[in-house]
Amino acid sequence: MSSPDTAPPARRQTRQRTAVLDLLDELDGFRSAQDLHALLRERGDSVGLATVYRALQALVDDGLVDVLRSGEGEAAYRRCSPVHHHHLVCRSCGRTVEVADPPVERWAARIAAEHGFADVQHELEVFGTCGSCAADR
Amino acid sequence: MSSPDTAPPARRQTRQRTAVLDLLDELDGFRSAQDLHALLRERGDSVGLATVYRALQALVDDGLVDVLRSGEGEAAYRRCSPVHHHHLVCRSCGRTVEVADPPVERWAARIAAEHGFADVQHELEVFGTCGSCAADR
DNA sequence: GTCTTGTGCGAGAATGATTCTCATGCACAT
DNA sequence: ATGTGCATGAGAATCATTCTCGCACAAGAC
Ligand SMILES: [Zn+2]
Ligand SMILES: [Zn+2]
Ligand SMILES: [Zn+2]
Ligand SMILES: [Zn+2]
Repeated sequence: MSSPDTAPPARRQTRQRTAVLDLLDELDGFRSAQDLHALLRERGDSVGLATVYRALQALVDDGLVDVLRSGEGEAAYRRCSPVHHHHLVCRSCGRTVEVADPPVERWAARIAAEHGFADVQHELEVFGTCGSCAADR
Repeated sequence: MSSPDTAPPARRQTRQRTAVLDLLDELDGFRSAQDLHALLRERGDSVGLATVYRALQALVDDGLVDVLRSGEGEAAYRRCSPVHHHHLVCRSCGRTVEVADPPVERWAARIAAEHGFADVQHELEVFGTCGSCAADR
């Protein structure tokens, strides 16, 4: 009722979009758009850089991919589960673990409510050095 | 001996750096480097854009200012308390509240430890619509 | 106060990631 | 098979941020 026409964008299935998603499925950790573009080329799939950006944006909008904007340079993308969760990222090797626990969710909702904020969202990333990387030194 | 002398960079006190920090002290919420530059000019303090960036970076390194890299465009800076904390930002008016509670800190440390991660850090921002903005509609 | 020394400044060029342009291609419904 | 638009791609355009480099000046030594 409220939104009578949530016009389903009706995403088209093209060779390029499939290639991007397939590549993300095979990879671990976060990769930049430019990395993904280079990988696709090496692999033989010829895809334009702009198309990679467009495909990634569409995937992010659809909740199939997560984007991480750390530091300065480039944004990093990763295939993720569609449910809300956060990441534990290794600073050294880039390995990523998905974590999802209610405590933080409740905390965010409560702290926001206490300050009169509504329509709350949050971004949380945890960085560290994973076990194997720590052992390497 | 590894780090024999963390040579204190010996930051110089110049008119420009003072102006940037003073301006940040007067402002609420996060402002982009370019905004700050424009404000300084209007105000009469003539400061180069590159200098504003350098000053902000120095302040961030010294822990006097926090940087927020949301969405895409530009990074946002804000004068912050030197102790670890997080932000509750209004998506509409930009008002910002600093929040600091141990639960999240403990959660982050615990979840990282459970997965064998060491040397842990985290980034957390909460976004929402503040009370007055919600009332405006 | 004066001198010495190197850091900080400024204007514009350079960088580099992301987005836009627009002619052409192709997915999908009919 | 055909038609209608969204999707694509090569390169140009955008735009925040960083670099370059000669000159100014803050800070410490004398
Ligand atoms: Zn690792
Ligand atoms: Zn969450
Ligand atoms: Zn508000
Ligand atoms: Zn924290």
